Amino acid sequence: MLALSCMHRYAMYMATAPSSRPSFPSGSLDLVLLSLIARQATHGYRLARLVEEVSDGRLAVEEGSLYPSLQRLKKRKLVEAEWQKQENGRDVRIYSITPAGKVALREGVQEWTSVTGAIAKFLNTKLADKIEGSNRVRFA
Amino acid sequence: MLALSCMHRYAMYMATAPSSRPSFPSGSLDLVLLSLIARQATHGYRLARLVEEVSDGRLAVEEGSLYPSLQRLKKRKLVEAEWQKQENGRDVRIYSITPAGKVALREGVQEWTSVTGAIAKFLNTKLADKIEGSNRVRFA
DNA sequence: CCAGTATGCCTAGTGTAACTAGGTATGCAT
DNA sequence: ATGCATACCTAGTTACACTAGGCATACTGG
Repeated sequence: MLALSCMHRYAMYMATAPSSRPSFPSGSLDLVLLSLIARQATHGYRLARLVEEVSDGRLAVEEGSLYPSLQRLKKRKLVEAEWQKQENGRDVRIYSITPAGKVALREGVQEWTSVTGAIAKFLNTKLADKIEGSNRVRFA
Repeated sequence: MLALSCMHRYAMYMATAPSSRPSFPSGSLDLVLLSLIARQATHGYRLARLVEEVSDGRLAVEEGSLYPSLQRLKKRKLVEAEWQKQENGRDVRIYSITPAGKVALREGVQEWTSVTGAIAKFLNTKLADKIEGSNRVRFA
């Protein structure tokens, strides 16, 4: 097992007591993994470790999410997979980014940034007052 | 209909040609709606309009997402719903936030900010070099 | 007056993605 | 040799944003 039991969905955090670490908003995992692979070709298990390290333990990928995600990236030709023998003799599957993957990464990051930026605008209470004030007349 | 046909999933944007506006990352819609309701009690259709206005058209909620989301919030006692007659004579369902909703909103925003912040760390290419450099030895 | 459009609420069904909960196998340390 | 970390995988579950409708009322133009 990779991580502790890991309740997901922000809605759940909103509804019940949170337990352990949150997970990825749907759709972001592929992008995060692709960005890690873009930095350095590596294997699945190591990617899971990197996610935890880089996020300072704030994020965790379950293996049941990890490998399907890598398969999606491979199917979409954004990464290539190749079996390689490690120094210790173990066979691992190394994923490396393709040219198409680099393009997709750039576009995906831009898209993600735009959307989360827009969402942040809603969640920013500073802006809330401003909007409420200026729009009050227009409310039904 | 609320909006144009609206392909979703960032993965789709990564895989195929994007068409029209993206939608909410799974799990964020409840939070956004709750934040809007917290500003001002209002009705569903108006919330959909606000989402488009506040996001400058970058986001759109389909009605098939909107009303189920409001039902979830209501079921979780984060909002209350009440039928009211408008000036024009139409009956609309006004949603207002509950005390529990305010708490959940605060927690949810914090959680969302933390997670998207962590994800941004991965997608930030500036940091990429730093991490790759310092971890190079540790790579298998 | 009547048609069309905007407003307003709703549900059933679909697809996808992150999960749970397993299984399998190897290398290494005790 | 026994356990633990490493390493990969899949089947099934669940949640949610969507498509694609339905239904009803107010307003506006011809």
